[in-house]
Amino acid sequence: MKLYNTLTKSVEVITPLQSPAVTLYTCGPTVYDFPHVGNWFTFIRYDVLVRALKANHLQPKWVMNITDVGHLVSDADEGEDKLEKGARREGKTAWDIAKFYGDYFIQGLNRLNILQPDFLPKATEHIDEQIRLVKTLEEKGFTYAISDGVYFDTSKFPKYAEFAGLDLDEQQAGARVEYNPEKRNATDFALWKFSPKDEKRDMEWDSPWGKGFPGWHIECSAMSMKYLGETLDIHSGGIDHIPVHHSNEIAQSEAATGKPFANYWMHANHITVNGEKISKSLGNGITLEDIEAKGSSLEAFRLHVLESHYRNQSKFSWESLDAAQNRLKNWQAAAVLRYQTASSSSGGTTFTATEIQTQLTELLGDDLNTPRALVLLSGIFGQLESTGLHSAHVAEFETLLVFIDSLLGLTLAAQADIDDDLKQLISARESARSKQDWTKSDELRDQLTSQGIGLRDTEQGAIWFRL
RNA sequence: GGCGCCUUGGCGGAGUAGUUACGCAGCGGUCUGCAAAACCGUGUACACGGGUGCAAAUCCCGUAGGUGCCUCCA
Repeated sequence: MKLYNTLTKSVEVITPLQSPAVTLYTCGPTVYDFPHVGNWFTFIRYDVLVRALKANHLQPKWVMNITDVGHLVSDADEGEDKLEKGARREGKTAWDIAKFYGDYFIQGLNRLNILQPDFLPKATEHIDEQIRLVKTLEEKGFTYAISDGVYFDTSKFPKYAEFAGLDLDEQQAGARVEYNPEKRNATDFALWKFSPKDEKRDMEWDSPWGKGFPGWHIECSAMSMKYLGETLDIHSGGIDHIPVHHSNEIAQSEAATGKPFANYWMHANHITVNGEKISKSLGNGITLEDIEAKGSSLEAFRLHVLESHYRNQSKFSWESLDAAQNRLKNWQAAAVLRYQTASSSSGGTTFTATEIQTQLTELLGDDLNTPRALVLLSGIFGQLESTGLHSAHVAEFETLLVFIDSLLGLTLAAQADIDDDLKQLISARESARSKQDWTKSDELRDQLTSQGIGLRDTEQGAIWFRL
C-alpha cells in the first residue's frame, strides 16, 4: 500500500508500527452547519483510504473527531466560537446545535455509504484529556498565559515551520491580518481560552487556568493519543489544514511526548465550483439535499468523487454530476445482466474475478488511483453490455460485484432482480411481438417504461435495465 | 505583500518524454415493425512564446489567465 506523504513530499510504502494494524486519525467536521459537497468530497476520500487499506490486507483502526466546541471563526484564535455563533443564529444553545448537526453528519455518512469510523469522539467529551495535555505542555515550559488564554510558544518548537514549508519571516512581513499583540509569536496558538468576563458561554469548563474552553487544535492531539497512542501511523485531513491546524498538532503533540506524532500525512485537495472555491461567503455551499433535489443520486455523487484523484483540485458541476449519474446507470445495467443469462450460454463475457480484484487492489493501493480503477471497470462493464454475461460466470460476476462494492462503496451487488409481474409484462410483450401485434407490444413497453424499466431488443431476446 | 499550485477535445478527467487514456454528451451510419440499446465510424486536445532532446502535453525559461494558503474553509 503506497500513499503520498506530505511529511516527505513523496509516495511511500505504508509500514505501520504494528502491522497489519494501522492507526488512522482523520480530521472530522465542526458541527455548526450543514456540510457542503466539498466537505463530503474529503470524507469520501477518507472512506476510500480505509477501504483501500483493508483491501491491501491492513487493519485500520480509525478515529474521526467531532469538533463540537472551540473552533473559532478565525484560526487566529479570535472571534466567536462557531458553535456559539450557530446557536445565536438559530436561537438555540450551543449544545443543541452540536447535537443536531452532529446527528446530521452521522446520517450523512450512512447516506453516502461511508464506513463508520471505529471511534467518533467529541471534543466536549474529552475535556479532561485536553486539560491534562495542556498541563504536560505547561510543565515542560511550552506555554504562557495572556489575558484571553493559555498559548503554545511556537518559538520553543524549532521545526514548527518545516511541515508546511513556511517562511515565517516573509509571511509576517506581508500578513494581512493583525494578531493579538500579547502573543509572543504570530504563529502561537491557544491551548485553552478563557470565557469572556462579561458573558456566560453555553459551553465552558473549569481548568487550572480558569473557566473557559479548549483551543481548537488540542482536541485532535488529545483524542488521537487517547485512542491510538502517542505516535499514529496515518493522519489525514483537508489540504487547508497543513499550515495551521496540522502544524499546530505536530508542535503540541511532539512537544508533549518527545515522539513523532504521525508517520504519514495524507491530505485531500479541495474542489471548486464554477472555478471558485467553496465558502460560506460566496454562498456556493451545495448540500446533499441540493443534489437530491436536482434528481441525482448520492451514489452518483460518490462515483463523481472517485472520478478524480484526491491530490488534484477537482471541479464540481451539475453537468459532471449528470455524467457520473449516466455512467452509474450503465454500470447498474451491466450488474443486472446476471439475472438475464438464460440464452447466453454459448457466448457472453467470461472473466476471472480474482484477476480483476488484484488489479483494482493494486490501483487503489497505488496512492488511491481511483480514476484508473474506474477506467478498468468501465472497460469490463462496457464489454458485458455489448456481449452479455456468460451463463457459467454468474457466480464469478457476483463475487466481483461484491468486491467492487466493498472497495468503492457502491451498491452494484445490491441491484435486485425485477419481480414476476414485470417479468410477465416482458414475456407478454415478447409474444405480442412474435405475433407482430405492434400496438399491444408498444403498449406493454410503455407500461414497463412507466415502472422504470427500459428494454433493449437483442438477438437473444429482450434485456431489461433500470431507467 | 509573501509562499504555492493550476491551465488537456463540448463537459469531467488520467497521463511527467516516444502507445487511441477513459467517462459523459454530440455527429454520421448499421440494426430495428418503430424505438431503445448495442455495434461501426467520427474530434488534427494538450494556454501562449522561446529553449533543451532523435523525440515534449510531459523537462527548462519567460508571458498571459486562473486559483490556493497567509481571514472564513474539507
